Amino acid sequence: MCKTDKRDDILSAAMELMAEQGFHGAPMAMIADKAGVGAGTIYRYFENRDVLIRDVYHMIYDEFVSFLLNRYPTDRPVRECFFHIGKGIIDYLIRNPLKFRYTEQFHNSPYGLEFRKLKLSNDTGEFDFGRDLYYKGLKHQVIKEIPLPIFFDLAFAPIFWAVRDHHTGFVVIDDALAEVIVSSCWDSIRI
Amino acid sequence: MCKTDKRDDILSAAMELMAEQGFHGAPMAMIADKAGVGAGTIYRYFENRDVLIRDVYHMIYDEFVSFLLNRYPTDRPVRECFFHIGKGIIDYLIRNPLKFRYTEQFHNSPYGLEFRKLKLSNDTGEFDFGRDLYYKGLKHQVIKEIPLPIFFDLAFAPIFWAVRDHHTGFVVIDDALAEVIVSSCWDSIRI
Amino acid sequence: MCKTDKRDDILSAAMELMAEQGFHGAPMAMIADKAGVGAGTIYRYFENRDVLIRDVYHMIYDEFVSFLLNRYPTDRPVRECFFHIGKGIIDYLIRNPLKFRYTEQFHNSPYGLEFRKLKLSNDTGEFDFGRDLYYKGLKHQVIKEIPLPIFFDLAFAPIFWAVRDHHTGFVVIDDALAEVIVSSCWDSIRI
Amino acid sequence: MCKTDKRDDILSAAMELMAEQGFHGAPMAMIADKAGVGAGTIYRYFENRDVLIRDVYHMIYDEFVSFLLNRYPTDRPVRECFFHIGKGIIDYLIRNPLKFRYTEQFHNSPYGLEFRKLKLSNDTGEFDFGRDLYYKGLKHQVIKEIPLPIFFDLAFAPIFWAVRDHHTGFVVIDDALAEVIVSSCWDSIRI
DNA sequence: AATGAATGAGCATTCATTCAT
DNA sequence: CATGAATGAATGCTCATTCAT
Repeated sequence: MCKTDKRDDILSAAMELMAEQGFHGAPMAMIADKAGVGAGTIYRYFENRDVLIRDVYHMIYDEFVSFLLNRYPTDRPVRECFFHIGKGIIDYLIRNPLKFRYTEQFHNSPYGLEFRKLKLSNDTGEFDFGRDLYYKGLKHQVIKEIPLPIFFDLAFAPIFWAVRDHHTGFVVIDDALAEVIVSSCWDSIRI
Repeated sequence: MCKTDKRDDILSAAMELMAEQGFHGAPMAMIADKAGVGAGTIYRYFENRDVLIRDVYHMIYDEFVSFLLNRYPTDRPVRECFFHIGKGIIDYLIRNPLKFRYTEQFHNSPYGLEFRKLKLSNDTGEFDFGRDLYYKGLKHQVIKEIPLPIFFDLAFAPIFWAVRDHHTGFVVIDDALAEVIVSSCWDSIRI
Repeated sequence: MCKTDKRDDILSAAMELMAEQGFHGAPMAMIADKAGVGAGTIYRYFENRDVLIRDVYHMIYDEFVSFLLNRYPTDRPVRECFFHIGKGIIDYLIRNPLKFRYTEQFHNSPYGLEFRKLKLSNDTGEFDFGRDLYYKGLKHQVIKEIPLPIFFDLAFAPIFWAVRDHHTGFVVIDDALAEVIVSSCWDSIRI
Repeated sequence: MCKTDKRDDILSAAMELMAEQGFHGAPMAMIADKAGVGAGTIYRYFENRDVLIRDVYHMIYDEFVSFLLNRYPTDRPVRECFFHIGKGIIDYLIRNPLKFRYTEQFHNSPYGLEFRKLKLSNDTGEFDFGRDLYYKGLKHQVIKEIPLPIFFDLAFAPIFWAVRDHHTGFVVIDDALAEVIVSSCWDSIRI
């Protein structure tokens, strides 16, 4: 009934359609239809298509991060923190295939590049588990001395690719395999 | 001036424009212009836009694989083979930013999904360095017992992400760092 | 705070926005905003956009005519009456650029055509300084024997064009120049 | 058959529709229809709608000026030159009602303002009958000492308004009346 | 074979108007 | 009475594809 309802309907419809059909395959009219609103209504909540696309991403991103930080074992050893995050990523993305597809597309588009640059330049001071793991790991001399972005790539790239393989049907990631994957990533960054 | 010349001109023009501007930013007319041919001519060599996009990918893919297999040390230990491939990937993709951008876009699009599914079902029997490393590694008990796709993800995902970071300007990958990256990937798959 | 207040607010807002941005550049929502009322409220006072546009014109027109007839020297010679009107037009339109712009736009649009046709057919019998000057002038044989509309064109067209040039910045009309212009118009109609 | 044909068809269709319905009442699709071409075709000849509108004006303007300068009696007295122009304007605009309506709309729009400013600043050195009359008239001391724009307004504004009245049906301008009108305009500018 | 002008379906966006509150 | 969120028809423009030359 409230404003937020309709906005959320639009965000969800956009996310699902764009995840399934790609950014190109989801015209505004189709999104409006799926959201059960008039085409013009979208523009009450989002200035234009680009803003909508970015806002869908931020919705997913916020939910994702908040899921990962839930019960984050800040005070435990880095290794344990890393396993929490790694397995959390797999867990979340396997249970949310559309959100996974959406973010993959987003990252690999002009929007994604812009987002990364923004993140790099604007250090907002918010808690960032990537940096947290990196700096703690360095301090306690449990991870290799490599640049932060490379740390990130080694630690998480295989996880995302593995989830993609899961959704494509190449493998089935169960708990055991998830453990192996995260553990292997750990092997690549630990000293 | 033979048929093949024109075909190659079109492939190159399409690759460059799409890498620079994205798939959306490269209309057929612009590609034709850059290739120095008429718009209609493209359709003599490629059934439609989708076919062109896929053929550009195959062109890049074939050249890439052939580069990697050049001087591939088949008879040497798996570790050495892996380093040859890993460092080859970094070397090639850093020297060919447009081809890298093109493939990244391709992989992250409906085309990429389709391509992967095709590869899964059609086992063409051609030599495949991924499978070669995997099966040899298993046979000699130097790599972990994990499914082939996961092996692939652990071995190569960080490398592609690192190259992306290089092109984005987040890090500079020199020979030393390349060595570290490939070595870390090896750490994640070796027993 | 009575009904009329709001109606006037809407008329003023519409006049200003349309004068500044053109008819096209002033959507109903913007007018409502500027008038400090809800978008729907406009439709309580004006059946639709066309009616609003016409009513704004009538508001300006009435005020304009009433200004011109203030101290109109009915009993003095035609020449004096003409100078009163001519200089009044210049005076009023130079001090009210927005109203000038609005009427110019109005006259030069389907609305203007319709308005003129209406005026032609509906002779309302109200006092009309144009007719007054014309018939008195004819009676006293001080103006040429020409059709009324042509009299009107000769007498006033240059004045309106000159005011436009003033607002565009092509000339600056001061009192002396105003005198020259009106005097020249008189030259064109007098015997 | 040649390129120009289609371009001209589009110009004519646009001119007629916009003259009859106003700029707003002539969508690109309607223009394309009337011109007997596809909607997209318009954009091969005109970058966008604004350019089309301006180009239609220039087409009319060039033809109009060329008509007026045909048999222009350069070597004869200013008065004779003025009568040639004045009567030419009436003649041309009465025989071309759509072109008249189009130019009236154009002049009274942002396009028209832009055009006037351009003309004022860019003195292209081309022959301009307005300036010719003005400077010759001043030199021979047959016209009043007034600014050029005011000269223009006095000389031509009534003519355009009269033509408008003719097309609206307020008066019928025959040769005799045309003579009277031009003669009266002359009265307003001559010494 | 090669061309490139022509096509028209498709899309993002705007805005006059309505109507539930 | 007043509101302003919602609507959806309308429009300018793009671009993959065709086809006459």
